[in-house]
Amino acid sequence: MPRVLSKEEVEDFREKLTEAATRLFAERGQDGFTLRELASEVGVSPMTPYRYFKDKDEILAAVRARAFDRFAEKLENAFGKKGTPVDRANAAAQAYVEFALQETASYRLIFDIWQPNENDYPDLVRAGIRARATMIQHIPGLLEAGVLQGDPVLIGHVFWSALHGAVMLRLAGKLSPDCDFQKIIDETMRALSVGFAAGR
Amino acid sequence: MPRVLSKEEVEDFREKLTEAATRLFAERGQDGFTLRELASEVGVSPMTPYRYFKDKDEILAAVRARAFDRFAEKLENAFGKKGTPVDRANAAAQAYVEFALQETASYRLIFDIWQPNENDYPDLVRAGIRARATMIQHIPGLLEAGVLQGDPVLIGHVFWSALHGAVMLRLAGKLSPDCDFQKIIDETMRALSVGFAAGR
DNA sequence: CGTCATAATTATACGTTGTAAATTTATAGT
DNA sequence: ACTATAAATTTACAACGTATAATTATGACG
Repeated sequence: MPRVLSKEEVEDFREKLTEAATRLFAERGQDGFTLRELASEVGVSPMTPYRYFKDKDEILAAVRARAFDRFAEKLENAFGKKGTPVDRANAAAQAYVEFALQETASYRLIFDIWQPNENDYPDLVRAGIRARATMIQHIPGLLEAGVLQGDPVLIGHVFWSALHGAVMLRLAGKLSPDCDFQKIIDETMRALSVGFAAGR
Repeated sequence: MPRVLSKEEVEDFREKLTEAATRLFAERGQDGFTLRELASEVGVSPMTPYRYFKDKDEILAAVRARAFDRFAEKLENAFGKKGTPVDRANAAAQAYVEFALQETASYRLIFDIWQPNENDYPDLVRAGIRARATMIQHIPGLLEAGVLQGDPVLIGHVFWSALHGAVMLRLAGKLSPDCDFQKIIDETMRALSVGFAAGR
């Protein structure tokens, strides 16, 4: 009987391909990223990836899931540092912005790509839920510390979307040249903190 | 001598093509939008548009400029209504969200597409500057009315990016299912207003 | 008017893409 | 060693953007 790929071999190849795809996608951008170049990059013929992935979309989903996870890790690390709840929340916010600016391609993969059938990719769904939880997790500490008050899920989403909006406009080059990006971030965080402050 | 297209005829055709492209882009999405279908839609051969536009990118730029302008118009209309500065600012914010949700394709064209050489298209640059000014214009009224205090350009960008972030996450389907979108918008506006309130 | 130079348009063709189908290669069980 | 068949590659195709070649149509002039 012929050689049969073990579960492990399949997983290894998927891993290798996803890694190369992540790099290629960052280099070439959404449009310039082709299966043919990806295949040659890992040293196989253009059709070989089809043994391991259904199509290009599924490869993209794997790349996205991986990006989600790296993002969540970075935020969890920042949040895991010692300090007051406020310090830790600030560290998480800073890590968020850093990731977006330094790993722009991955950030876009995470939040700015609309795959028609996202729910068909379980890994992607899982990674997405994890990343969202990560972004909300630092709020309860602020409530318990008596810094903020309100619904933590709602507050988390407000902070998150404000951060996301500033980052996206920055990445799209839409901000006015005479308006400093970091100042927008700082003032957004300050104003929202005042708006949700406890005891008013 | 042969027939020569008048300035007006050229402009008419460009207009017609841009209009059809806007519709097609909304129907088919970024990837599904093809020059060949666009050409057949307006009843010419696939190469005819090249007489009027350099390439696909230039057509896309025209579509974007048009979307910018419609967006700015909608906001200016809302802001032009009678009422207190606060009323007018709220009307503008509401119009913003409405446009994003109802004309999603255009909204994405405006704020979520990264053309490598945007500055090569003067119409696009002009429309972009106009739209940005439109989004900032309602802030000075709030300062003069003694509602807010601070740098109007900075405040404008903070409100704008917060709104943009919530809208983008909503459009990308990234918000938690148990967090109402309108509530996020309302709380964002409320909290930011408190954070920038005059007299504190 | 008929002819002709030439702008406008269309037809053809090429290189590239994702991927379906056909073909080849390599290996485990007899 | 032989063979059934999984894996991999080769070939092939339709669709894309668009360069180039061919065609069509028109307005000035003899």
